[in-house]
Amino acid sequence: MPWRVPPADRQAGVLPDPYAVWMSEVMLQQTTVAAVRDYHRKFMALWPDVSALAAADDADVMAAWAGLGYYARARNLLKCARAVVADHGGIFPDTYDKLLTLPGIGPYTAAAVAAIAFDRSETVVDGNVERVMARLYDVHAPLPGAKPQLTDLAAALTPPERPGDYAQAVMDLGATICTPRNPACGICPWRGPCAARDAGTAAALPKKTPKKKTPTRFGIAYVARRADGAWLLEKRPEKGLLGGMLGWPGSDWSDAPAPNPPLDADWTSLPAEARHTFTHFHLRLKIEVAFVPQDAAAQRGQFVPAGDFRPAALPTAMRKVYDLATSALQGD
DNA sequence: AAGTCGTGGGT
DNA sequence: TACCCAAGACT
Repeated sequence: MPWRVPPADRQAGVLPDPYAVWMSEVMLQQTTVAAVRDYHRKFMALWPDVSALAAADDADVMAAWAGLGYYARARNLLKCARAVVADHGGIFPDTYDKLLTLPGIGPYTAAAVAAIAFDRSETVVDGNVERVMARLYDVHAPLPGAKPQLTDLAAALTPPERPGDYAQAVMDLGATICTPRNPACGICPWRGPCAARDAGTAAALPKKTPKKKTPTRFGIAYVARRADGAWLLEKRPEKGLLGGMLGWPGSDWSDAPAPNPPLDADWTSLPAEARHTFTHFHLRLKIEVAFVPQDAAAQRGQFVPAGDFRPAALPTAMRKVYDLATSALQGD
């Protein structure tokens, strides 16, 4: 990870930029390192420090975050940067308790920033640590109920020396050796004390309460293109699914969506539909397309000139609609 | 305090 | 295909 300071340098007293650490930890929430790497690089280039980010336009930040998911993180990223500038003189607070008060920073991220950026002895508890503790102590109680117990075990094990290295090491252990499937117990530095390895239960831990299957919702998306090439788009409400992101005007998403075109036009249904899976439901979007005259008046949304429109600024579900619509409009 | 909130990769 | 999973936070 390019934002990480190697252990040798850390032992020599070099600590990473708290802003870069905070940025990485927010991006890494429920997100893989592989997916984060390019976004972290892009954000650090666009906004090199917290003051620059605090001064950024909301729309630019949301567009830059497009594709990474969990868009509340981007909204809170901006809120947090502005709070650091307004309430902390542009300097990141260096304690768990103060970090915890900031938007988008919860127990994990507060502990991670305090430990990694400030070498404070705080206990990070992410999915990796939960798994490592469940195995090390052979805990069979299922998550998420077992989280408090696993947190206590992790806290009791946290050493006072090199807190930042330790925090990252436990997570690295979970990410590379104590993996969800096929844990590499044979090369694990903790194979000696590991109770689950001794009991032969490592691969079956941690247990999790079963989740119900994801339902399917349906909807209609309207892609209108004006004579000058402009696209009719709409900024979604700040709260809720894809909050604050750009999208196509559409129907509700439900079992039986009600048609809701943003303007009167000669709509044509596309044969293909956009399919996308969110965390808790599948979505199947029918697509209606129309060419409209230059003086068309939209009841919802606003026309974005072709030169200003970047499909990469759309969340993935909306980009899938765009891809299908353009291939149809251009006849390939 | 259970539900909500994305996406891409692995199996 | 259909699930699982990822350095969680917010309501």
